[in-house]
Amino acid sequence: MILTRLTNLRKSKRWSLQYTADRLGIAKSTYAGYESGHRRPSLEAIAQIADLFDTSTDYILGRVDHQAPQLDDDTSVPCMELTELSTLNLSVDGLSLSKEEMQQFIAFIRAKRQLEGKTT
Amino acid sequence: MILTRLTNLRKSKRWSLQYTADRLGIAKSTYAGYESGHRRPSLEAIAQIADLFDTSTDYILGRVDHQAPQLDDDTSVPCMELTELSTLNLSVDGLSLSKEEMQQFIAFIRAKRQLEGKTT
DNA sequence: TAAAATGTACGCGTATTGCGTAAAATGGTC
DNA sequence: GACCATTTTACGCAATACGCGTACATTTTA
Repeated sequence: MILTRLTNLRKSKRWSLQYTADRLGIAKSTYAGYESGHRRPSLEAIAQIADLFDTSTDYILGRVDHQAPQLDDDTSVPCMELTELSTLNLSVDGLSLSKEEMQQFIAFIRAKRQLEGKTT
Repeated sequence: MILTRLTNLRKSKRWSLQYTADRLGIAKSTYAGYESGHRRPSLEAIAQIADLFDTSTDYILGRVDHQAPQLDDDTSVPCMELTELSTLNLSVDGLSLSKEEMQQFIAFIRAKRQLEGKTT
């Protein structure tokens, strides 16, 4: 478990040990023990902590390096609406697509569908 | 912790309790205790188990539903190579793109880039 | 059927947790 | 600088439960 991450998660929300412990339903000294490394949370505790801080147990444990939790969809089969995506990084032949290319593509698809609708 | 997932992960590899425990460096009865629910692994243990089974601690704990681990990139900003994706579900105006449309788009981008390369 | 292996359950010694309590440190106000 | 409230850190103890060995049940292989 990476102690600094635990502390940073809490401090990024400007929460005190007391408040955090209250939210978790444990004693202040208990949660303080987690951050200091004197105590280690149980599996349930670390899951609750991950929930509270909107991150993953893997991040707290140091198994991944980004704070965002897994989203439980769109991982195996990505599913997204291109027109609603503000930032994304799609690439063709290793070269990422620019916003202009994305808009051109969207226009391309719309035009193509309109043609098909008329001819069919 | 979801016990069935632990058992399924092991059985999907056709490993025995003994072999799995050996790989983890713990006693057979200890690992068996995890699967039966009589014992709960430590944080280090569950991280090692996640490594061994190529999954995430969040999956074992039941915090996410897919087995694949996080990849440490492509989470906040989706990043994928269109030509390498066999199955994906991109949509425009709510209508998902067919494979033909994807291929047309890839061809479209390639042609456009070739033109730009010549004119520029 | 016998033998080997796999899976399940129990008891015990010990490590470690979680809590209360209290001391140290930080931060804001005059 | 002095004062006080809040926050953070550290200690000691009772109780939990972890990990292991061991033994028993079950399944598989020859």
